[in-house]
Amino acid sequence: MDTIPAPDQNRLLAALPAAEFARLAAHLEPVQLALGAMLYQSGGQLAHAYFPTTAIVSLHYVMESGASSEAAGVGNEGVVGISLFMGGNTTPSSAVVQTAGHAYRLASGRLLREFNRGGRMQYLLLRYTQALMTHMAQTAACNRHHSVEQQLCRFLLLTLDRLNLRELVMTQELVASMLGVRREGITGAAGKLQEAGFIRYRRGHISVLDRTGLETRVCECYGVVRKEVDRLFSDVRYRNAPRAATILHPTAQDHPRRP
Amino acid sequence: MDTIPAPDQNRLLAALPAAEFARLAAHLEPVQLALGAMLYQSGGQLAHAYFPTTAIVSLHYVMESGASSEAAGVGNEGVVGISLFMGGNTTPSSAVVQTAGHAYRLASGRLLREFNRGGRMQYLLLRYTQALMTHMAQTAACNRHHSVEQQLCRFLLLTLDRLNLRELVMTQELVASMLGVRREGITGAAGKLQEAGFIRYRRGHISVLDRTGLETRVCECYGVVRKEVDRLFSDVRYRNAPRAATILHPTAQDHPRRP
DNA sequence: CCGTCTATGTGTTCCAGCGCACAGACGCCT
DNA sequence: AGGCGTCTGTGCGCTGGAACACATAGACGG
Repeated sequence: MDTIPAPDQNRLLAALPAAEFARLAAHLEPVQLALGAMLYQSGGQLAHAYFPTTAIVSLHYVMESGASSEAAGVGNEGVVGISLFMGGNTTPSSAVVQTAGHAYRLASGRLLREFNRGGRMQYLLLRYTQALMTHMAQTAACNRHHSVEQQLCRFLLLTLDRLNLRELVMTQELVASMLGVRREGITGAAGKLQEAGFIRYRRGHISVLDRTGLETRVCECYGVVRKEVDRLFSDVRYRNAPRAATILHPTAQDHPRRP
Repeated sequence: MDTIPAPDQNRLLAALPAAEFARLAAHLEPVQLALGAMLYQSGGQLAHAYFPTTAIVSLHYVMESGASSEAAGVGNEGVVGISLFMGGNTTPSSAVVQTAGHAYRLASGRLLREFNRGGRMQYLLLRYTQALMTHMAQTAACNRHHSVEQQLCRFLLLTLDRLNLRELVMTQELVASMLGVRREGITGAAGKLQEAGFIRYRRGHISVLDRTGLETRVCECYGVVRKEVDRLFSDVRYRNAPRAATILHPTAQDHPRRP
């Protein structure tokens, strides 16, 4: 954990042609994101965009009542701060670090300038935004129609896809706030998954023992989001052969629940 | 209802500078959208974008189970078919006409070309997409945390804002499918609102008698979405003075629930 | 090695919303 | 006018998840 992951660990950055990447490379500033840190506050101004490599950031909506839920997560497949180039450089969501790790940040002006050049970066950012919208919309529907257990599975699988680790570091409390449910609800759902032998829980650490098991319990929403991200990167060529660890996942090739 | 509303009734089109509008005007094709018509099917290709004037279109997500819910609605403040310029010209949502009326459609190629010119149209479309995302995310959170009654109020108010009519034409069944709840749930919530004297229901027609009454019951989500749309248009100049009926609303100036 | 803090496991009560079933009622069509 | 189909109002029982209240047990710092 001491070495800083290369920018290529972020799939968007990795997908840039050499010329475009070269323009930005000098201005990409590695930052370490601590669990729970807030990158943006609702309504705040955006000074930087963040390209996560090993961190995961959650776009969070907080209600007046204090209740909150995640609209979408951003990992190494994306960028935090799309409002920068979408116009009106404030965001109504807040961005909270859900999994500690590394990211590269880029001053808002630089990103905006690159975006306005209209090259590959613009294409990728727009395409990514599109995928993010799908993610949000699917989350909305999932909130409405699916059980806490299903949502927990979705959450775990999506996190796994981005981290490629077997063990996640997060408390039930945190997961609950992401999914917008009570902590006890997570305890219950996690208990069932543990009974089934799919995961093992210990005080802030979740070990996934049986990924395919989770896939049998998850709702379709996972597949939809997954597919959309795959589609995003389906036609890109990477400057360097991407690291297998970051790009390939055992079940990533297609919708995992179709036999 | 026989006359076709002018393109200016769509606020995006109205906000275009004369030169840009002129380029498109000849290609804007007025279409009548019938209640329940499906403009896009999930996964389908997009041949046209639609700029509603008096119609309202709902972006709908349908789950495998058949359950569905609206991610966001599009009225005269927006455009249906953002996937066209966001890349990957298919959409994972389906677009269903929620309120019958008129719209102008534009062949996908034309829109894309105009978008890529990078002028005002590009700015507006991106800005609008941003507002739409906020709408979706807020809907997601609202689904999770607020009661059916509150959501019904939100839905009614948002629809009113776009239509500027006192009477809406829609069955409880339809509303239920939009909000992703049971029809009986709507019956109950609508009953309460009727008791309070805010609305009157009769077989497919909802008359809003007391708009401010609804505003006392609605959750904050309405205000957030509302504000974001206002922000979208806050810095535009209209080619022609916009029709008061379309642009001004009694409570539109700020968050309606702040005293 | 101990104390304390924080995360997790449980249990109980309560309610909103779901599913289902059916009755009335309004509007439309012939 | 009469008949019919669709919309709407209601009444169940059921269940998932919320709110609240504790008991316990890892983890971590001294």
